[in-house]
Amino acid sequence: MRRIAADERAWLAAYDPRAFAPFAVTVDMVLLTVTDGRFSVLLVERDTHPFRGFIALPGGFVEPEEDLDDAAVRRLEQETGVRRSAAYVEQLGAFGAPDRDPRMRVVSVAYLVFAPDLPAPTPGAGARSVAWVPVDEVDRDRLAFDHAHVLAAGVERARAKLEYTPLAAAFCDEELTVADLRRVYEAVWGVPLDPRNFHRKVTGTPGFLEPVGRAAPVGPEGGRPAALYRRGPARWLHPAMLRPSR
Amino acid sequence: MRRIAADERAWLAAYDPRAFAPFAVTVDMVLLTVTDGRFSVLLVERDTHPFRGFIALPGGFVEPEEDLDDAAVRRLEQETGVRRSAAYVEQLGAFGAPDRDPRMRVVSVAYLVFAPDLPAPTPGAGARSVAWVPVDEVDRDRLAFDHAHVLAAGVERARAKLEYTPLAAAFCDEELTVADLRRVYEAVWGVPLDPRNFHRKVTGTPGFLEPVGRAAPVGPEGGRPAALYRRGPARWLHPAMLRPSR
DNA sequence: CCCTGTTAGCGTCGAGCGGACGAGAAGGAG
DNA sequence: CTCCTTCTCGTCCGCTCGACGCTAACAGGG
Repeated sequence: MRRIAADERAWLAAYDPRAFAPFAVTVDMVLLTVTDGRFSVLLVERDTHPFRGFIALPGGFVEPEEDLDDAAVRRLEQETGVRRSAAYVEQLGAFGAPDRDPRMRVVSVAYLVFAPDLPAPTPGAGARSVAWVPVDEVDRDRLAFDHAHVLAAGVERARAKLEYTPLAAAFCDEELTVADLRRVYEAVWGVPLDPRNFHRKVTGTPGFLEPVGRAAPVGPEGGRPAALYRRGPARWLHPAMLRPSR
Repeated sequence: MRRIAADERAWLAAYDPRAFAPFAVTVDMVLLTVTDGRFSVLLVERDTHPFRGFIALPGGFVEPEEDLDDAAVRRLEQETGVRRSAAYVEQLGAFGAPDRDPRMRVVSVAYLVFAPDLPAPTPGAGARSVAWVPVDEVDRDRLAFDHAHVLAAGVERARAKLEYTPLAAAFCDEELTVADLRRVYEAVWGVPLDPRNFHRKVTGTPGFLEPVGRAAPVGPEGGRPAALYRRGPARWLHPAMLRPSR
């Protein structure tokens, strides 16, 4: 930390914090997963005002001495039981239209979370119910605040991230097969992919997947057992995965 | 706007806004340009506490009834004279570590701006001087607040944006040549590019550039006059420009 | 045991893109 | 005109990707 000179210390002691306009700051989570082959988002039904009866992204107020990222991870663990180590978390952006909350001026910092397939958690305080909802079935008119806008930004960012990062694996368990990964891409992008070309591409991209050396149990439909992999060290894909048909 | 039911209206009337922790909200601008072949950022030298004598990104407080984007554009026009229509503006993200400002709890929403080559503006209120500084010559230890962190995020985002969007043209004048655009890529990425392959790539990507039909005046070093183009309608590049050597 | 149905994984072919680079076009200076 | 510059087009080659054939490795049924 920098050293603060005596004249600045005196200036700070005399500073009146009432000079600034007070804002409330919240975090909202766009928590995404792939469950049952559907690209889905976690939504809660609000049981308190404002927007009682509407559906919303999970979130809440930031504590006075809490870092933004810490507030997001705390909400994530409290409301959904997802541990930080089991998911990928990044900031999506700040949303602060003056009329976004009828109570007062609020700036919401939205976070994007990729989680593996999990059971829907139990509702927390202020929520009537919690559920995974496929993103293309969300009723935008029933979303509280500006959450339709936040959700759209999160979904778009997620689709783009799969192209140039290995984050699709964040939607899978620690040990995964190439087919698991392919089903993530198909669900998020909404397009079918050729299993043979996908296999060649993924196994040929350095740092994407690392073989475990064992095979996955055979699925309910039979077929040859698939090799198991875990996430590799790469943070960016070179070359990128390409969305078809454009 | 949604209709607010009577019970919610009553609840709102009884709501005490002192229940939330007050934050100050600021905007900070990572204003980038390419001047004299150098990838540079606009920095001010602070003349007021806190961090008096340090260098900082231009920015300031958000007004109580002001949208975040509007606050950023207002600061841009006030402090630098850059008009919104002449530049590209996007939100970079929120930065809100509890100790980032010694006065009080502040969340800063950073904005990334790409501007064409402009003369350095005159210093505004609270600034001793304003200057374009090449990004690889910035003295990180002299940067105020967490601006070293914000600047690094902006520079990294800008380098990535040039790959998959046509935003390099936002660093050029309205009418530009292929060589102008190439010099932007070379300055931002810090690598030399083959002029012939670059020309083929850029003119072959639909929607990137549209020919004006005229030629630019010959530069100081002579050579064949270059055709003039203006920005095309594309928002994404397909296929993307690729950074070499990786 | 063999046959069938399933998924996993490898190989092959051709179109297209990108890096390396040659060569002409179009200007200015001497 | 010669020589320099930069701009622009064209060629060659290797690599990648889409399309798709084929084999490998399981389960289950007769």
